[in-house]
Amino acid sequence: MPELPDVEVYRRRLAQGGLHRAIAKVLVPDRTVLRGVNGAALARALRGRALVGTGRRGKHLFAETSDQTTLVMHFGMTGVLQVDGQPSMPASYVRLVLQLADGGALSLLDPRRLGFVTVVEDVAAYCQQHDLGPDALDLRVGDLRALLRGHRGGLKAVLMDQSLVAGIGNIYSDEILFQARLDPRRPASGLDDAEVRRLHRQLLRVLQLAADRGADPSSFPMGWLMQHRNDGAACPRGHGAIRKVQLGGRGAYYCPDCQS
DNA sequence: ACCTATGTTATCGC
DNA sequence: GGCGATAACATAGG
Repeated sequence: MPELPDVEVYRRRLAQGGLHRAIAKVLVPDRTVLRGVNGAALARALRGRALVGTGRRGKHLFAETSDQTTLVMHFGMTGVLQVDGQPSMPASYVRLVLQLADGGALSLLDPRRLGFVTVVEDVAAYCQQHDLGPDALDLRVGDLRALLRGHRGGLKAVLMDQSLVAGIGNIYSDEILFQARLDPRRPASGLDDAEVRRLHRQLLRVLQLAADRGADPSSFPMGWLMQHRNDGAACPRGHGAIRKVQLGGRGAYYCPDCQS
């Protein structure tokens, strides 16, 4: 479920329970998880060290090692970071395991294998090379106003463009636009100032609240679109029916009555 | 068999 | 170059 709130949950999980524990062994059952690093280099960077700090930019999770290098993780569409415990998925979905000297483990599980890991020396350079925009939770209203002004594309496409704002994907872009009562196809540059402020407030509120509730949709407030993403479902505001349209190859859900 | 699915990247056409 | 649409990657489930 990895959009910004999910990855933030993983970051907190790692920060709370995964740091300052020596890495005894690095297992890579499936090499396709490696991106721009081979298994030997990954093991060399991690074995005998510990993770000592965490960071996140959009959907990328960073774990700094005790040797100044940084483990980069991306979770694709189905990746999960697990700290200790029994694997929550079949063993065939395990893509990376850091076995810890104390007997625990950090694992990346990912059925669809669209996630990846790598190791970098310079996180800022990595973000620049991969054209990652500012993290969505760091966006100030002026930043949002400026980036909207420069783009005639639809609001949903702009929110999901990781080079403009990092962290928002298909599900949360729908939720943010639903909460802000804005049509996903509205040209970004066409918003008036009140609409920009509304979008900014809801963008932060949705992502922050989702992360604080463990990115678990069943814990989200009633009135959120999240559990009503079905064509024809009743709008949680009671105004009409949710419609599904195709935007950029993805299903976009919105309420034509509430969102304009 | 067909369609859909939380992500990213490349390519085509306007 | 911007922008939308499409396919590809890989896998599971309806």
